Formats: sequence, structure tokens, C-alpha cells
Amino acid sequence: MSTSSAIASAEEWPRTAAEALAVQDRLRPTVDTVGPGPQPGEVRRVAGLDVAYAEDSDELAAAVVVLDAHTHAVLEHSVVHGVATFPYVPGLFAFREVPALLAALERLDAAPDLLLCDGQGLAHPRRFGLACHLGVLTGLPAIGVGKTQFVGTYEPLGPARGEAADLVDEGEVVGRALRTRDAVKPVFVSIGHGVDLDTACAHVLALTPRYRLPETTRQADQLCRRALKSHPAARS
DNA sequence: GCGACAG
DNA sequence: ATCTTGTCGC
Repeated sequence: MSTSSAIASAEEWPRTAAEALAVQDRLRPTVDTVGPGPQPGEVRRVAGLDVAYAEDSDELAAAVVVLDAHTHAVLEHSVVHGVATFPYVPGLFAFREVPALLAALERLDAAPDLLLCDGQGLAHPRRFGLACHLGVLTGLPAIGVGKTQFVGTYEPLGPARGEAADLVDEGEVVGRALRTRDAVKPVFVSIGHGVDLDTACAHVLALTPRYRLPETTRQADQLCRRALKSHPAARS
């Protein structure tokens, strides 16, 4: 992704919760919730994104791992070290991770065809979670895959891989609880940008051949935590 | 009013 | 998010 960080610098990054809320309100209308977006089989470069944090400092490492959508082989990856500049606040989570993740994306040789984010998309109090934020700022199709539920309720789902139930919040379907492995807790899939929910779930299942989480997410998770350990906190 | 709350 | 080894089970 050789092009512009112009999008990110086009506006000042918020420092307060009030400013962050304003940014979400302004960007929310720009989310493409229709899609349908690229189907599995129509994409080649699928990216997994994740961030790891140090326990005794504000150091962090953001990673992006691009996999071949079919073989799941690693095509490319990038890691960026940084500092957490925004506190963790449920609902404003993206403001903590997006800067570092965008920097990591900029370091790639070529833009991914799809983004799998470690967190929610529309399944968010104001319908603008991390996956929506990353999708809108990059213009790339994005999917949110949360390990835990954030908003909404859902009916019990069957025990087999592939079983799913809509996540409903305030009367609207904001995502889906999707079982990716038999008898294992479901993951929470939601639209990030430019992909519809069915397509998003199809991608998640296609990228989850063995474990509970998509290979993209697992690879990115491992990469950023290894990077955080091996690369000592260079502080004074 | 109280608690819960993506990572 | 992070602290954390082995272990029981498919």
C-alpha cells in the first residue's frame, strides 16, 4: 500500500472521548453496509490485523499478515511498534488501535483485497466499531470478528461448525454469532465496510479450517506479540 | 441508581 | 489487552 496516509492525516486524531464520538458520528454515514463485496474465491490477498500491548508500559505492536485466501500461505506481513495514545474505552476502542494498524498497512507492498479485524464492526453501540473505522479509512472491504459479544442478543445456536444466529440490538441485526468449530464458543461476525453479513460469514468460515479464530487473526496475533517480546521497549 | 462494557 | 503449564479429550 504505497499510497497516502492522507486519509489519516486529513483530520486531527481525537484526544478526548467527546472528539472521538464526534468523529464516529461523522464517519458512520460513510460505511457501506450493502456490499455484497467480494466472495470467497474472488479474493486472493486477505489480511488479518491485530495489536499487542506491553504490560508495564504504553508500548504496543501492530501487525498485518496477508494470506492467500485459498492456501492460507503467508504472502506478506508487516509490524509496527508504537505507543498507545488513547485509553481503552468500550465503544472507542478503535481510537487506540487504528493509528498503528494504518501504519502497518502502509508498509505493505500491495493493498489487501479484504481486511479481517480483531473486534466488532456494526455490532457496536453507535454502529461504528473498529472494522468499520478501518474499512472507511482505507476504502477496503472489511469484516469484524470479535471473540466476545459486545452488544445485542442472539438465540441459542446449534453445536456444529457453521451454525449461526443473528445478533440483534435495538431491533436491528447488527451481526451474527457464528460457530467456527464444533462445540466451541462462537465468534461474533459483523459488517465492517463494503461486505454484507452473509458474505462476511462465508469468508470467516473459509478462513477457519482448524481453530476457533480465522487463520488471518491467529497469524497477526502471533506476529505482534512475538514482535513486542523480541523488540525491547526503547524508552528512557 | 447500578452494573456491564470489543481489545 | 495481560498474568500462564500442563493436561484432559476429540
